[in-house]
Amino acid sequence: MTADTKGLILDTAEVLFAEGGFASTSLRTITARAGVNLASVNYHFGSKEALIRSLFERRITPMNRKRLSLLDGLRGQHEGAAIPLGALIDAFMRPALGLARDTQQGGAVFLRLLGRSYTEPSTTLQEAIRVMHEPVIEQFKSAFAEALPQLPSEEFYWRMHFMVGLLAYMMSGTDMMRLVASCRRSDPMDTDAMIRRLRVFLSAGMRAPLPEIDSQAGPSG
Amino acid sequence: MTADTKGLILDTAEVLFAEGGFASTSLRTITARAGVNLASVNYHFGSKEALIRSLFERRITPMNRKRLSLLDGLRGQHEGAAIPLGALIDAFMRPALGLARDTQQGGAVFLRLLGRSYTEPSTTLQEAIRVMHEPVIEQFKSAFAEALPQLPSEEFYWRMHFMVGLLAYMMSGTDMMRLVASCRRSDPMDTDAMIRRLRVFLSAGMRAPLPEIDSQAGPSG
DNA sequence: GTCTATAGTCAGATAGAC
DNA sequence: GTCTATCTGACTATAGAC
Repeated sequence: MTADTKGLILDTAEVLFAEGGFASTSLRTITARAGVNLASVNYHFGSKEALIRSLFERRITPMNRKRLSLLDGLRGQHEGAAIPLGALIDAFMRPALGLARDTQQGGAVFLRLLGRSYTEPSTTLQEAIRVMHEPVIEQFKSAFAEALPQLPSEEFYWRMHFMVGLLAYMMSGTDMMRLVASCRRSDPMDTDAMIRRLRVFLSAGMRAPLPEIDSQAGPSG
Repeated sequence: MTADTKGLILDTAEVLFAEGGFASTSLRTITARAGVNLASVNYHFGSKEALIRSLFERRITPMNRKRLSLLDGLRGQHEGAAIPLGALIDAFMRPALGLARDTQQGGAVFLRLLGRSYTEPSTTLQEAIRVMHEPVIEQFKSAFAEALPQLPSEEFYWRMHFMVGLLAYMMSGTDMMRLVASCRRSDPMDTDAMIRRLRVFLSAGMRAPLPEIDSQAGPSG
């Protein structure tokens, strides 16, 4: 899958798009770096935009398959009963953030691309990606709702939004760590530790007491 | 500040960049929409990149001034003692997310731009913005550290990162709400409610019990 | 399937008149 | 400060030989 032209283009494009963004990375740069002919992109994919869509599909499909299989596993473990919140968060995040480990096959690079796609201006791409995620989101949404039965639905949706948002941000992997810390990340990428920290953080947030409507200080000062 | 050419360019560029991103929005489009001459961008700003930097400086400077003045106010209120976490989060988020309300003067548009800047590929721009934020981050970092004295420093940095990340995502204002919910946002933009919800969520996350090192399920399952 | 060559478009930047 | 006109270069996409 890496030897043929099509795969070479995909792999190279993934790296270059992650570094420079979609608009500023030209097909010329991609094909030159891949060592293939300029025209081959249009032959194999039809257009630049179609190439980008293929890129996302190639990674998102197996990732979401893994998510659903983890969820099924959890459902089996807890037959009928609600799945614990932490386990759900784990099943949702791990197939995505686990790509960070996959330095070999380009998954780590793709992770940044995926994270960035959430804030990308292109409407058509966003819509395409939304469709790829839709069934997974539906499944997890109801599992999360069962895990948090006491949460009013409006509150629930906001918190789901917060969770997905933070995940997206962590995926984009900006080195904003530097902004907040003088420390550079100690381990090159200790994914397990990060997932554990995220799960703890998010579990607490999702379960936070309801905000009081009238108070400015709330229950959290 | 809106009548002169320079201001007109800034206002127009802000809107167009927020809609289409930096790379895909041309100076031609901007100047045409603004009703000014193409050459005036280079006359007033020197280059496209310099225009973008000016854009960010114009908004970030007063925003960060507000943050610091809120922090000073809190310090005065709690002379010597640690400032409560919720109040700190509020002082940090409000000047940023409050821009969402400023539909009149373009602040709402800028908010999306600022959120997106955290995941933007351009290294030079990211570095410039990082420098603009640096003093504010330093001040808040130590205030947060005082509010969370029991947190080990590595844990502390990660959670600060999570907080900033979620804020950045919410600023970018992607309509991912749709992804997670069938509901469109009920209020056009109830900033106060959102800030309250974010504060509750983040307060709980920042104060979550420490993750256990050996356990997969952690204290949060 | 792969290549060369090129069409057709648009970009950022600048020179120089007013 | 503002304008027109233009330079120079880059881009996506395609036609057509091999």
